[in-house]
Amino acid sequence: MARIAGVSVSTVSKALNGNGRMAADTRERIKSLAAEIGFRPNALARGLLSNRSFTVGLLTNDTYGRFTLPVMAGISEALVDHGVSVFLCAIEDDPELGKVHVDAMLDKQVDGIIATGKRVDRSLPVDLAGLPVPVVYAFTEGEAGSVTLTADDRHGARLATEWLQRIGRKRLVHITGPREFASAVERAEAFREVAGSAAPVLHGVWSEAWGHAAVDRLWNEGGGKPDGIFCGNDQIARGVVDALRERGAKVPEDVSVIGFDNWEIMAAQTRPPLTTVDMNLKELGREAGLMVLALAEGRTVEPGLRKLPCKLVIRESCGGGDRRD
Amino acid sequence: MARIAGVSVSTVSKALNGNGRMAADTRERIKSLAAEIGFRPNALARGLLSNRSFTVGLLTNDTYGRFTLPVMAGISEALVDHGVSVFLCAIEDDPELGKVHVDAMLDKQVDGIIATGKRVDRSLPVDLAGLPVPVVYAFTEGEAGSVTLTADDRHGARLATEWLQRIGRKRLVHITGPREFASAVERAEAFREVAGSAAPVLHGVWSEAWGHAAVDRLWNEGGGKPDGIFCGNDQIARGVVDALRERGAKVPEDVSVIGFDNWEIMAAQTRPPLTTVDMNLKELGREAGLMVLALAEGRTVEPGLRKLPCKLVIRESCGGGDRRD
DNA sequence: TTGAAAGCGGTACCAG
DNA sequence: CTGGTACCGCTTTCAA
Repeated sequence: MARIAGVSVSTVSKALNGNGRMAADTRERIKSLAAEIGFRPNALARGLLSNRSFTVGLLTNDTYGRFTLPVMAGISEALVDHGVSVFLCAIEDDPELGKVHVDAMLDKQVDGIIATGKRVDRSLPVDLAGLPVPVVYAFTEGEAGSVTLTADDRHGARLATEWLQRIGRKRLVHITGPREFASAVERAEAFREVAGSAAPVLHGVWSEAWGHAAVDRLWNEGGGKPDGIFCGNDQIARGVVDALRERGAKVPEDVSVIGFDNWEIMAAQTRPPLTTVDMNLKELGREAGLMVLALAEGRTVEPGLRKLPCKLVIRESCGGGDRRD
Repeated sequence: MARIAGVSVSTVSKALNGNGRMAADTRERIKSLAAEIGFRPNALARGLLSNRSFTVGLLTNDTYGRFTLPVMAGISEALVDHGVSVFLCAIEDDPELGKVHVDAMLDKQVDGIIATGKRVDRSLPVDLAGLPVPVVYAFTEGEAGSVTLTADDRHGARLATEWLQRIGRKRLVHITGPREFASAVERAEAFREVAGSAAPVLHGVWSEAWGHAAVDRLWNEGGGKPDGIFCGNDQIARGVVDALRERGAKVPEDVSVIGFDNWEIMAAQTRPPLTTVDMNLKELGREAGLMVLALAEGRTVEPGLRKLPCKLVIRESCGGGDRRD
């Protein structure tokens, strides 16, 4: 304790926290002394008093996923500036485990909880309603009246489709994931709003293989071939590009392809590199972090689902790269 | 507080913690009462006394990576059983940020720190030596005399190469990443120990494009074509498989290909799905978690670099799948 | 302007 | 076997 080094006892507290009034030089002396001996107040003790632990819990059921990771990074980044640390809790899809983790977080007096997942239309296998701390949902479904953040799928789809039109593509199709995914449905709807209600939408699974198969189907069934393909994710896009190349169709000369996710390692390594929609996940995480923080500090946050805009990342699979917006 | 509900004050503590001797029925009564009203002791207060926060910090500079995530999951999984929570700290490659996070963790009285990265031969941009808490390194370099865990690259490479031989491949080559990576070098050495010192090793970058280019080089330069290719990671393997197909060489009939990492989403989606080396990262994380825990509890752990064995995951890119070991 | 004292929510020791 | 009391490290109120 700095008391030994200094001359006083609790004055140190006031000095370091800039509280009560006191001689400026005393304060300075104590401050520099503290810095010198590297004094750091015990956050536990402090938390005991203030009932704030400067800690939030992060619950995720997405262990290997490309969604949660950027979201987590954003959260961590946003909160570290406020002296808040993040508890990482990987709960897989195990309700038991979820409960254990939530209890542990509660014991540790977290100021709030952020729940993240891999689908907006599924909730975590653990009930977070009625907890004594605020909860924010990011990329997973929360109970009615909760604060939820997600990417604006419609916006992303519109961005992609409009871009295809802008660079002169006329015959557009959309190849995407299962109808069971709300995001697949929303993207498809937005696609049709822009491309016309007759524009074909092919639902399948979220895989490269499906992208490949969809192209086969399109090319085999006769009829006008598309010159612009908007894919539901980067993996499908990759399958599409590969299939196109195998059939001798040139990308982007003959056909433009757009992906979704901007999953760097996939999008950038495809030949040619994919133009794709980026969901700003890190930003989403940052917002989520700031929101729990606000809630924890008693500020109020408007409940409901907030959709954050996407952005288009231009690479080479569309051509038209010179015509940036 | 349960005191109001019960009849006593500090007896509750003993009852709940199973400490000092007391009437069994009193204990039971208090316990059931506590369960009933959902009493949970405040971990902060408890930590203040015991000097243990039941918390460890996890430092990582790998935000999007496929290595850290499974490692993290393993850590979290191993520690939750011991009531220990994990602070997630994404520090990118920013020393400032690293210091901020480490200070925050120290303030919060973490019982220990786990550092993870993406390369065994690079250390995090923050100095963890001489900290007042134990540190364990996983998949990143620690200072001399530290406790470090990593995958056994040689073992993995041996596994792959021996498998190629076992299924009858004679002319083996190894296509891998840059010489600057210790793991690339170790794998290459192990490959040559098994395949013979004359077996060709091609160093490049860790990308699909390089895998592709390497095959072009091999097939263009004349001379005997390999019938077994061991790749330094799954991305290279994927490039190799694609290039092979474009040249009309059949995988696995004509050429067997093995990858490294078992990065599911890549390995399983390649056509054909990749046989590949799995580094048991989750297990590695689990071990790391258990080790800091041991250290935190005062048990001693033998310092030095511990290499965990790999395992071969058989899919279809090699053939010989019937001949499991 | 500074210091003494009371607690925050627990645990541990020791006298009843 | 149980309850009182001191104390963990810090903040805050209040008196000196």
